[in-house]
Amino acid sequence: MDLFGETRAMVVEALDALEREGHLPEGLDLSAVTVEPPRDPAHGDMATNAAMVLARPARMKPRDIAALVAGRLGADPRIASAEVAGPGFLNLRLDPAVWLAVIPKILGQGRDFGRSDIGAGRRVNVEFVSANPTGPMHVGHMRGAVFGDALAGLLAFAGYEVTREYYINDGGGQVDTLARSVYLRYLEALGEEVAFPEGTYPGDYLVPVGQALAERHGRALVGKPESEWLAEFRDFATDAMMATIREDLALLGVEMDHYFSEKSLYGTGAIEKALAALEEKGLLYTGVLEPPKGRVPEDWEPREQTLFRSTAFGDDVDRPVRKSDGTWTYFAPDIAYHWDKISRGYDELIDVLGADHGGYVKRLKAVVEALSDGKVPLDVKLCQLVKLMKGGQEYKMSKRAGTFVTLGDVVAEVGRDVARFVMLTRKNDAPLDFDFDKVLEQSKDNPVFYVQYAHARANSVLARAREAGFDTDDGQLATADTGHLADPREIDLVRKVAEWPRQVQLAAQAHEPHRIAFYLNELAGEFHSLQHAGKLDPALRFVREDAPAVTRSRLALVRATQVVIASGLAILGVTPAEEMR
RNA sequence: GGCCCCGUAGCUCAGAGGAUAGAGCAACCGCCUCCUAAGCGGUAGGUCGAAGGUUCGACUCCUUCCGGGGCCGCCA
Repeated sequence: MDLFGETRAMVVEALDALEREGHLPEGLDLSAVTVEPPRDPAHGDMATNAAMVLARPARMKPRDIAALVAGRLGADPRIASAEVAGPGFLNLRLDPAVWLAVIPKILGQGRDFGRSDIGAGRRVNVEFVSANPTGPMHVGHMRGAVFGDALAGLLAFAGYEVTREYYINDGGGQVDTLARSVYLRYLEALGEEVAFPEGTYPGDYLVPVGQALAERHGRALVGKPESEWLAEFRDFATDAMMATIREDLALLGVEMDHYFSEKSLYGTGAIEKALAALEEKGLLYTGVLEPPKGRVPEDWEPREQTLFRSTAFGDDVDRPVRKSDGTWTYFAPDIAYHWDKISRGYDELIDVLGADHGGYVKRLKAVVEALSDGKVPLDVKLCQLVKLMKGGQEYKMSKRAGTFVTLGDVVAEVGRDVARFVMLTRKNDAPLDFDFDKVLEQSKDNPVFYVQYAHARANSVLARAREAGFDTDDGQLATADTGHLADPREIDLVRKVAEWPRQVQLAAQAHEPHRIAFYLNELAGEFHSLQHAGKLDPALRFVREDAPAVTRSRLALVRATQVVIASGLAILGVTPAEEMR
């Protein structure tokens, strides 16, 4: 448990005691009691809202309750002071030794410091990327890939058992289109004149695929009907595309635990079984939908289809699962896929999708709620668009025209670590500007650099200390007397590193890995600030050969900071910089 | 027309119902004989889009409206 959790436990203990002794009515609901850092540090280390939350149910004045709790907590040696403030806040100051104890703890636990058990081993499936296997990945996919991977890493660190999963959309019409596009490349490889009609994929990346098929078949398939080549070309091309996608993911350092093929749902009874489960719950029916509101498609006419009663779960209209010609809609395999995930025993599901899938969220949630009887929560995280900028200009992309910036291009240009970190400097539901010039800039304006610099600078300090004859081994530093850390700026940094476990919890609970990136930026700021204080006042320098005991305690703090930065970067999938060049 | 996301300092954005709303950039003023100035400190900058509501308390939750973006199909 982290310090905030421990302190909350102390508050709850005090409240329980007050109940037992009759100062407070019994049976109060304490779930709303929080212990948090106050916004204004002048108010103390931590503040609890206990008195205000309990005032009404206890029918007492908030400040009176606060005073009672203060009286109890004040007696605890871990609490330096407990003051009633404002409308009924209870401001707490911890004994400095309590804060300082976090340093040897970090040095002892290393990167495991901050690991949480809030996940309690619950199994969570994070599905992300799931780019159509019709071409290489572009920057839009990259955001989803990084976000999903970082979220998975975060949840694993918070005690969940995480599966990273990719859903291969290899069952629908778009892979037929892919096959036809590849057929054109096949003809082209044999010297035929070809044109790419509307609706085919003209990208160059299919050229080698066509060539490979030309080598395999020669002219045998020229002029032959689709029935003779479509299935083979489709499989060959999707395999080729998936191979490039896996390479792209590897470039980013993303490793999937499981690839799930949409195609595997067809002809195996999987879709039928999932729909039967819905049928059993009375959630399927045959009916006719209202025409869409607003702009009605030209060719719209009422037709009878099989519909899922998603309106029973808050969706706006019921959704078709089977077309009027009897074939499945895209939604049908999606139902089966989520049914499969539920059947595999996951306690929670997360889908990471592009913002253009916003209209799909309600029906997905509806179907998971229906199939799991409300037992498996599904969180859908939508990643907004990435706007690429270079030289003050925006890169325009068009998949249709085959003009897009691939993930590979971006990683080649800025590197994996920069690409990943930058993708996490915005929350997922806010649009992101990716400016090639800015992300490579070595300045405070660039959070990637700023955080990496702090890590590298810590390295530099430790190296210098070794030159001066200090032992910087973690085990040695853990024995340092942290009581020498007394300057307010040093204590600020101690407090910041001590916040790490709490940040992990908050980020994991919110499914928001960007919070880690922001925290690291703040932590780096505290560190740079303290480092600079040593420039103005030599007495504050980390390494002071005239004061070995002080130096050892400071080195312990420096190393603890470095460990937390490395730990945070590891969650985000970013390699800490050992030195800046 | 309906649904989703967004609206916070000049700009880019943080802000799990808490106290006097924060950071970076830009502006202005300072700080290198000194562990990386690739940095640090300070000043200035705000009716948190608007109006209601919920409550001890609202940037945060609810309703309506305004503005920006996205989505809408028997597509995937």
